[in-house]
Amino acid sequence: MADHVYIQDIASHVGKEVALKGWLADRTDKGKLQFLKIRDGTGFIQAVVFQKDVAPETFDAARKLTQESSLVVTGIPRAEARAPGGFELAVKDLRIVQIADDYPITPKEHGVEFLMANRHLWLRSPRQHAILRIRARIVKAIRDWFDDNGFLLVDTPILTPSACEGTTTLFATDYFGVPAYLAQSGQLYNEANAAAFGKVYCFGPTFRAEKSKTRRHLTEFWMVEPEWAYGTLDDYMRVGEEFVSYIAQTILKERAPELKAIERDVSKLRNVAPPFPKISYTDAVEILHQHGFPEFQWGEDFGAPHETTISEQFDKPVFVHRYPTEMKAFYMAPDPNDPKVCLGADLLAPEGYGEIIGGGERSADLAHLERQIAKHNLPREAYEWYLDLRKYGAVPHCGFGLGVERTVAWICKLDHVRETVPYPRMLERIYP
RNA sequence: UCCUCGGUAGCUCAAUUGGCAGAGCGCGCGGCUGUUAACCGUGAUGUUCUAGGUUCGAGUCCUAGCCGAGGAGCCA
Repeated sequence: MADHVYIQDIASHVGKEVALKGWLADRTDKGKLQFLKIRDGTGFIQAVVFQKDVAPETFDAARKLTQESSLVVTGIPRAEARAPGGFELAVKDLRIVQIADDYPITPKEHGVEFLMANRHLWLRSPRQHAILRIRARIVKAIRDWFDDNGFLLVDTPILTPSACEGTTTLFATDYFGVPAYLAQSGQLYNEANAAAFGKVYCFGPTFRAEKSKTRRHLTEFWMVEPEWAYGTLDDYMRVGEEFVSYIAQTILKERAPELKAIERDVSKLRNVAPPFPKISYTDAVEILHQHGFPEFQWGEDFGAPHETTISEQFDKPVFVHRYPTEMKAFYMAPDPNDPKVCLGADLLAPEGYGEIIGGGERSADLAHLERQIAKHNLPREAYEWYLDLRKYGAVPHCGFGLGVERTVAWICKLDHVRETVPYPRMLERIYP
């Protein structure tokens, strides 16, 4: 029996008989000649079956194959300019593992509703392969960057006793008779971990039960959140621009075939290098006044069209800092020079992708936090441990959160985050 | 939660003023030694989202509901 090889390694086996184990993506019957498009999870390759070169039962077996039938083929790989990918397999033998029923996803067009209902099968398509390979590489780039820059991975809990920020709706579960909630952020625990380890990050799924129905929202999404002691707003923006640039440059370098497969124009990604422009919220409001939103009032939050307009003024991601204190989370540190604004910043991605990072400097002032907790009507007893951090060695510190799905959507230039994760969880969709 | 649009064959869609339910793809059968979403011939395929209503007659009009898409708000 020939050695089993994967399609991604086929170039190093030219001229030697090998076995491929996979599925039939497509078949073209030319009479005495059949083309089989085979996939095995690592790639796609064309196999060619000539009637005169194989046993009659082998040729008949090839004719019986339906789309997505599983099979093992043996043959000899060769360079072939006419084949997609430059290589093809000259088939010598073929074994059917299973004949697939009528496969619902054809090589023609399909609508979103149909594809989402068949997400478990849609994942077999080349475009979904490219996107999810890019996602996996982005996740690795995220881990590599923090691991190589002195941050320690310290996991934060997913089941939590109360809201982190008290602003968004949480998914409730029954925790042995008491309510527990799926975490919407690891941030508060990160602050405790930063006081213990200096520089930390957490990385995992987070959950928001909001009834958001847009191309930028999932109810379950992945977020990486670094936090470090003695960090300031300016430190955060410097780390953020280095980190995001590393992700973009790594994908450009290591996932070029996938970017090409999804027809991503990479010229705009090449610009993503430090330093990023940094403007204040007040500057951003001025931009809005000059570009189609003359009515925008200082103190309002930005909506999607506002973020798009601001980001369109720049050719790389842009930090918007010093938002009005009123509209940000209770733990944000006020700017000592102007307490109306706080030391927080969001990073807006180019090309209309909106906010991919939110973060800033946290307040180290116990009295201020106690007032803020009261003002936001948060249950004080749930935050006692958090307030302890301001009693036992409080230091200035900062951190941020980066949304993985929005980052993947931007890097891939997708029009919806639902394709950036294998099984998206959205309003009114939890199947499959 | 609000606004807008949609639901017809397995899929993507068409169906004139309310008047016989259609096409392409896919699938079956036949043909073809270089196909790239092949091509040529041929055949089968329907609870028109659901429940009521108007009408001689409803895919089409009315009422209610269900499901989906796009956007808003909120956020990463």
